[in-house]
Amino acid sequence: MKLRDAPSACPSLWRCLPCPPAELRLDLVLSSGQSFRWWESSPGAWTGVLEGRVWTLRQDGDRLWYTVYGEENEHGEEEERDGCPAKAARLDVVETDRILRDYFQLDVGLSGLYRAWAAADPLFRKVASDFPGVRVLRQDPVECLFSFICTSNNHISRITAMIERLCQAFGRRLCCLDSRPFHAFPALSALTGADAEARLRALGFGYRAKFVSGSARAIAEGLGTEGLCQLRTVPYAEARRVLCALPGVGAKVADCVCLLSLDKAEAVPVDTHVWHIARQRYGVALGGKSLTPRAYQEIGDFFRGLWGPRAGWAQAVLFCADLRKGQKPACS
DNA sequence: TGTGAACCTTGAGT
DNA sequence: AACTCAAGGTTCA
Repeated sequence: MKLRDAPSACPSLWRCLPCPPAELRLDLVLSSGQSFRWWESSPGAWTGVLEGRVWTLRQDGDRLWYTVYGEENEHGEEEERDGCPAKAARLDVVETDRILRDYFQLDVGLSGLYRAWAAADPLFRKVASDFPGVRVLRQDPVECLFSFICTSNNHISRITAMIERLCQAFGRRLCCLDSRPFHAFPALSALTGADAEARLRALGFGYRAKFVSGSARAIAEGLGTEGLCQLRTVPYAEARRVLCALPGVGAKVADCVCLLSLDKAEAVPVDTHVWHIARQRYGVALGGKSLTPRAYQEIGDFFRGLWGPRAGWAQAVLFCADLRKGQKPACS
């Protein structure tokens, strides 16, 4: 199959949702380390896997366009006519609209939140004007958990490559676009095998191989995939406690999973960047020189006090800005 | 409670 | 061409 860049070539294969840039900036959100599975397949077009399907997304003014690729036959063939697939899988547009609205949490009004954070925090106001439309994704808990276990003491470029290899090795193959294969994120059961750790080590996961297979086992033998998803309905503190009991999951990874997949908008992941920002720019006074559990808690509490119940969302804006400091976004 | 070291690998910086 | 060092941390003394 061929990648699709833009609606103009085959308009019938695309749909759009109303969505102004102040509510969502696709480029900022999909490349700021919340999810590691999106790729800018051509300028302005983002291709990735969501809910077991391959999508290409594109923003054009106040519209968010999307197209979904069907699964290929066993030969990977697809008939074409005038450059368009002859029989593209009929989209269930109600379902795909819903998936996208849910993933981007489009029912949450972001511009109002920006106004409130800016009113409470001059530093936020200064940064946010250059980084509008940064919102928190609502990701699948399994994908989010295992992705962020891989982030510890690691670089984003390597994390992305590791997760790609994880999906290739353990995930279901979905389709091939311009001869590039796409795979679903593996199910929990795919990571519980006796040889999982060794395979992950061979894929360059290092010491995280044990954490990934260990957490997969622990969940499979404990709360299960359903139980993990049920953490969406329990209080933040409880979800955090459950997650921290898993191997390779400390306070920071637990907060990432809480914020990015379990609906805990108040969770503020404190990584080295946020710790630095808290001390240097907000002057948060802390006793020790290292990020102790107590300091971690205090920084989170400080930002929750400053930004309110969606502090994690505001943190995502600052984190995105910090990640891109030096390069101003082209405001198209 | 708090501190320090080890942990896999990679890529950017001397 | 080596070599050091940090990278969205966690675990164990």
